[in-house]
Amino acid sequence: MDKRRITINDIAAHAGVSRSTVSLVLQKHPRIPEETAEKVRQSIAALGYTYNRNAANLRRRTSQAIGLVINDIRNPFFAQLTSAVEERAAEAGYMVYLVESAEQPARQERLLESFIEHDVAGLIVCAATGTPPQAFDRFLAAGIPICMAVRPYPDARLDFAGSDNYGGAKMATQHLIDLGHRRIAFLGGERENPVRIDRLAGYFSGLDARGIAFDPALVVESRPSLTSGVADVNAVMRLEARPTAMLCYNDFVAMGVMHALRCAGLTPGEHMAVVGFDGMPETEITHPPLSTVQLYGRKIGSDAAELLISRIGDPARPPTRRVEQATLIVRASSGRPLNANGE
Amino acid sequence: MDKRRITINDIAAHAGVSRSTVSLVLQKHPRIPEETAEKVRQSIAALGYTYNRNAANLRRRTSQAIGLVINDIRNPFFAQLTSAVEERAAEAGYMVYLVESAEQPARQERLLESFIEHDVAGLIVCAATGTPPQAFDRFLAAGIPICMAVRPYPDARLDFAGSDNYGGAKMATQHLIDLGHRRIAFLGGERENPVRIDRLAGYFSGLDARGIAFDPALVVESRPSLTSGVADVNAVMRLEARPTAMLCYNDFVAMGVMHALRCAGLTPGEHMAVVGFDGMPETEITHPPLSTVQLYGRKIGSDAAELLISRIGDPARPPTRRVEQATLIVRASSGRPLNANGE
DNA sequence: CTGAAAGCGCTTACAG
DNA sequence: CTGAAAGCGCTTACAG
Repeated sequence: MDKRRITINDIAAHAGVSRSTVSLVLQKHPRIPEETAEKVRQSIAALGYTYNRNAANLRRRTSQAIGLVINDIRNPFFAQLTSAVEERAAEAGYMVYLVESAEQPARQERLLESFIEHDVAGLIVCAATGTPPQAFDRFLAAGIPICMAVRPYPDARLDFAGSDNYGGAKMATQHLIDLGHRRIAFLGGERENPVRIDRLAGYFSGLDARGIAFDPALVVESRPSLTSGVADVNAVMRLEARPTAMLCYNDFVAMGVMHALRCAGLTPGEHMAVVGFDGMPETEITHPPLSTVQLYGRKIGSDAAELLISRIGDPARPPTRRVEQATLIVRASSGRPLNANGE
Repeated sequence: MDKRRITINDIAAHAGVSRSTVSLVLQKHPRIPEETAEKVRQSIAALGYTYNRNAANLRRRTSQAIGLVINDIRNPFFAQLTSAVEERAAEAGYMVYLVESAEQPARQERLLESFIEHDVAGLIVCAATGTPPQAFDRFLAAGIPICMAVRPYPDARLDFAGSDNYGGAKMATQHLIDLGHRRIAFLGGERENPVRIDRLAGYFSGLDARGIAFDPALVVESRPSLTSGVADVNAVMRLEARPTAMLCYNDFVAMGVMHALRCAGLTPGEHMAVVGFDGMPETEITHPPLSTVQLYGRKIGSDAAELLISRIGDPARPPTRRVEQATLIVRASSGRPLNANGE
């Protein structure tokens, strides 16, 4: 088991050339005559040699690994982003270290430290809610490029790739208003989450543009999980003046909300309009199908990977922000209010 | 940007000690007096030094990285597994390289090669369907430990962590039979997928144990996606003798199946019993809630990580198989057949 | 075109 | 207890 690894020295000896020559063959250097190269390649095959990229990286002072920090890989949106990052990175010859912050800044801090130790070429980070300012100063000081993704982060020196959460929420809100709704709740998400802050701002703006007063009782916070929808619905159905529509922080919350409505004997899309956020594939086949603000996780992932790779190649490039439009997908869950036309 | 990295040489110079001493302090070697150690630690803080683990690994001929190969991170089951692997690995001081095979053996092959180049300490692999025998011989020859996960793979030299797919499918089948069903379809999944083969075997065995003849017309293959359920349902509803129950390859298929049934005017759990597989969280809040065979992705992930880490420590340990029991969760989607009691 | 030599940032016997 | 030296597997000027 503990056999010595085959190195270029072994190849050199076997092929009867020097170490340098082997190295140049590996790099497909044009100066090496085909005959020599072929001899070397045969030795490589014969001995079962594999290149040690870490050793090369150490010598070259480069790295072929990038780090990706997300909160929760089980969220399909982040899963899509991860998948796209991995794909683009592989195309460019990078491997990706995946790491979950679980929304804990202290844990994220440790993970960042270990990325430096492992000498990553760059980082894509969806910052945990509560990440302190200057959290990335060490990387900037060390010249390690960072691209922030998904979660807006107030540091103008950093590249960013994300979605137009504000515009998406505003669109969804106006859609509900145009349907005749006047009391529209905003359910779910945690208060300090910058993504929620943007969506909430879009919601406010959507109400405002149509001259509808904002009622704080209609905004409920919670952890954005499938099961939190129940509590969110209850909070808002207890009100004197109930809402007739619910804009949800994300699709998880919306699916939980639809379930809770049914448990209360209400049919989503009929007794209550429901709109989600993210565009998870499942929304297409819920009962009824869920209206949602479609985001593009894969696109954001590949945006982020591109920005990072381009910055690794050109550290002096000015910071870039890439914000993908959102699309409102209207399905059966968002119908007209009952009292508007007796539907 | 291109500043020289701070190294132990810088620390040594700053603290007025030798490189060796710094290295020993970093390793918390007991021989170093507290006074010296403190001086070194202060220099580390003052200069903003970060350990270069790659350099240390090269010298020590070890590695603190493990590779994880999965098919599709967007499948919640694999997302859970990944999350658990990452967590256990971090506890043991390893970083994880995540990579997707997209169910393509050739792509998987390239990824494996690049894991060797990046000098991983070990590998956890959910083998792509169609992975050839001996695909991992190079790793064994190089002494790089591998733990197979989820997908059974016929190589007795390798550790394995997975689920009891056979037992789970048998249990689900018998549950449907006990409810009074006699014509039970098995929908979805691709033919060569070893997980499907096990589940199908459990289905056969469940039928057989109750003396029910197997009808090949009731077994339909497809890519296991949300949308494939529609075609699966159609294939089987065209039959002269329709099924009264559907055991699905996984929850994605089952959710698609429920949607397709509704589109055809049938209510899942009433006109047709439906059972899924995997136990995705969403199954709890579908309408109706979906009966499913609960698997434990996190547990399998941590099993795999444990097996791998233990083998890295003891390469001679005999191969171990860890097979987690499955649990049948009965919900409203699996009711009695209509003709049995007019429900 | 090819080889000898220095060096990436670390560790680890080995002297002193 | 501390330092000088060799070496992990590679790359890259620099001679020849």
